[in-house]
Amino acid sequence: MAESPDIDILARGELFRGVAVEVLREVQAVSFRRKFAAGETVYQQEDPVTTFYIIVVGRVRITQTTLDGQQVIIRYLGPGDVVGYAALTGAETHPGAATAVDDSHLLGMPAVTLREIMSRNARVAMNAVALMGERYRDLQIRLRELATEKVERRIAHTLLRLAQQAGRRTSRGVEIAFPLSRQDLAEMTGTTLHTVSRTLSGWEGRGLVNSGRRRVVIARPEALADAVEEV
Amino acid sequence: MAESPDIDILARGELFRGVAVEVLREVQAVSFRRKFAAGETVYQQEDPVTTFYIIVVGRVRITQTTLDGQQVIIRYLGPGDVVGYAALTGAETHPGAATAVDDSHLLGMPAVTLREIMSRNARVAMNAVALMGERYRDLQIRLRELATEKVERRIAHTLLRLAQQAGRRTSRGVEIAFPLSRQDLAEMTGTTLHTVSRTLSGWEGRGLVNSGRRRVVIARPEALADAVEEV
DNA sequence: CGGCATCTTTGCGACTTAGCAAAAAAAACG
DNA sequence: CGTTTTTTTTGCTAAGTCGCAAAGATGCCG
Repeated sequence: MAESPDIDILARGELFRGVAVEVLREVQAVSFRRKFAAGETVYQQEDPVTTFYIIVVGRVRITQTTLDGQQVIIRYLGPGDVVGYAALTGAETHPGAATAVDDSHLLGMPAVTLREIMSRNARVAMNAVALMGERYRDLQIRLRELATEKVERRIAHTLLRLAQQAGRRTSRGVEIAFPLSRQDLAEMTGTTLHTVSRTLSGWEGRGLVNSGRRRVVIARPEALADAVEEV
Repeated sequence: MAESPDIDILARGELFRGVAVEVLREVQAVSFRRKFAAGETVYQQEDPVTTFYIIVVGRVRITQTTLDGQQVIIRYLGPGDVVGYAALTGAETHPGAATAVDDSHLLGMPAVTLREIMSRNARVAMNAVALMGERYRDLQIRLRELATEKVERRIAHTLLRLAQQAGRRTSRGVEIAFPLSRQDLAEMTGTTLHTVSRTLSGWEGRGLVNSGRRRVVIARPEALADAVEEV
């Protein structure tokens, strides 16, 4: 199974799951590793799509910025995740920006090569469709939350979701495993950092969370879920 | 080119664009037509995915409902559009519900057959990826709007978008070509029918729109765009 | 053609949340 | 180790929307 670390990573990611080893070797042959320091940009919004990445280690944030500078965080990506889905769909430019939020290693390859491999290997293309479907579904849910829920509830759901996808169990509870400021949470939930701060302070007082500078620990996830459930 | 009306429709849709005629014939052989009256349900949220549809004529609304009954309109689909993308991705159940908003004709086929055709024809799979990418991008934009813009602006942008995708030029301006109530607009923009009503009334007074019962005509689209642009 | 169901409008009060401002806390830097 | 920068907290005020209620249109159906 383990031919090389990179092939292993590819085989475990959602895009190359179940794909023949020869294809993986081909992919590996055209791919390269690249490091990004925390805060470094992988690509900017509207950049032409040249390269496609898979995260080996680290964490990447996808954002979208409006003309007047307001930012929205579309999602966070972690190990095994695809960065730059536009390379899959054949779009000309990146609809959002990608930034490393931790020191990260990405596996990159030319977008055209990937497309070419997809067109020759239906399984890869099918995986790509499934991948896009999952992301679409996630966005649908977030859209619904944003449209129907009040701020407190949105923040709670966002935290619980982050805990699920990037949570680290500690003695104090589940810690979100990457730096996450009040501003970041605000940009994920469509509110302001002030409101996020007030909300977290409230929960802190009730012993539900345990947060600090760019760090959030959910002390009792179930209790937090309950707290926002009861009308 | 025009072998049969159905093949023509398939060839023009985004999913089967550029696909060999033999494949289209194959698709057509397993597909069937089905009528839906205005208001009729195509599938419910959480229904198992059995059938995949393409709209021939008419209009379909995709919604998502929360446990407590609140609804969000994810999007409207028109002729040529794919209904039930879950059949493409291989999901077990439909993440949203689909309802005809006008009397509609859909072309249906078994989901498994479609998947099988996709796995044999990379071009179809590639088209599916592109299609999902476009929808994902649309949702990103709506998410950003919902997170950063005030209600009036969201309503305006939503109307302008609907006008683009389902607008009919008339002497009075661009008319949204399907029944659209205040409640519907509210469910698309994350607000209440009251606020939508007030907003439209305001625009009505300024001669920007011309709306009635389940009907909206944008008298001067550019003026409406400008009106919400100026801070 | 009248009655009924549905959709829309509008007023008013309440409440959530934004926005501004300033201080406090925490980390980074030289 | 003191200074600077970044992030967080909190108070206060104002504004935007919601939510409720009731009346007014509109179109459908028998």
